[in-house]
Amino acid sequence: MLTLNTPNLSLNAIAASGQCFRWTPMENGCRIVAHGRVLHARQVGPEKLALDCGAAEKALWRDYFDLDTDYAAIIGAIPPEDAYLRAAAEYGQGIRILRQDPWEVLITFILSQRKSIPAIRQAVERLCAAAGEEIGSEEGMPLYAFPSPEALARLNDTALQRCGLGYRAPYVHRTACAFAEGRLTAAGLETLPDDDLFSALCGLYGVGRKIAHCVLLFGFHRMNAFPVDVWMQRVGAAHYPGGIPLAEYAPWAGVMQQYMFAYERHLNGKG
DNA sequence: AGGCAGGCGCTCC
DNA sequence: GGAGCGCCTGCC
Repeated sequence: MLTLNTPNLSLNAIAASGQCFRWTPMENGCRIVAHGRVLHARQVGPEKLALDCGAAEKALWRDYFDLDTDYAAIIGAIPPEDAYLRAAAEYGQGIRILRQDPWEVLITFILSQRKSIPAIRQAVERLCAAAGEEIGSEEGMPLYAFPSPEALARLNDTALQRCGLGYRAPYVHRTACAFAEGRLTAAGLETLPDDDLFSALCGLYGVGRKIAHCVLLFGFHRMNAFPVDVWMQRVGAAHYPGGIPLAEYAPWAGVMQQYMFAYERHLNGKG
């Protein structure tokens, strides 16, 4: 058992944030599958998290939860006159931008397009069961790691269709092959500055602006990336007649997006 | 029961 | 460079 000091962290807020799809709220905390491991986390105080792992994994999970970033300071940087964003941040202050595996984020967001969050979860779990390594079990049900590029590239179209990918199957397949054959690597992409990384991602079959921005933010922790989806379009139309002032949010626009996304969905009855 | 969802590729202009 | 359209599937 390991205890971490965790300011501005809400398990439920992150689980509902739409940046990760393998967090499962349990009666007492959350089950998290990430980085090839299964972790159970529960809040044991306003700013404390208990994890069912040993001290050897402390650095790994501190990094995953992004605990070296000061989110209170980010919230403090919100323009004072921006009333909507201040309210959104008040609501969403427990959200952090996780440091997830870029490969997993890329594939997950490719298959997410035009799917609701429950549908995305289901497809990801099926993909993991079809090609991921078994890494544990819970109540007799096996749990699987996210598949490697090689394992995913081996799935044929029929197998991908059984995971519910539909027309996204070739998108996932082509990117998996690019990684499996070494034409593309997370380490290589990581070296690129934001603009070049965005362009490189947009060059992938099935990746457009929205998905590319999600991968920048959630996969490569580029905190200024601002994914514009239908929710952000609604926010802009309702609260920012001159457009959402992204320049004022630099270099944390992505964090602001997460606050707005959570708040707007909340106001519309989706959490 | 049927519209809609956390878009993208393609094909026109 | 922008508008229109088809697309798989599960959810509400």
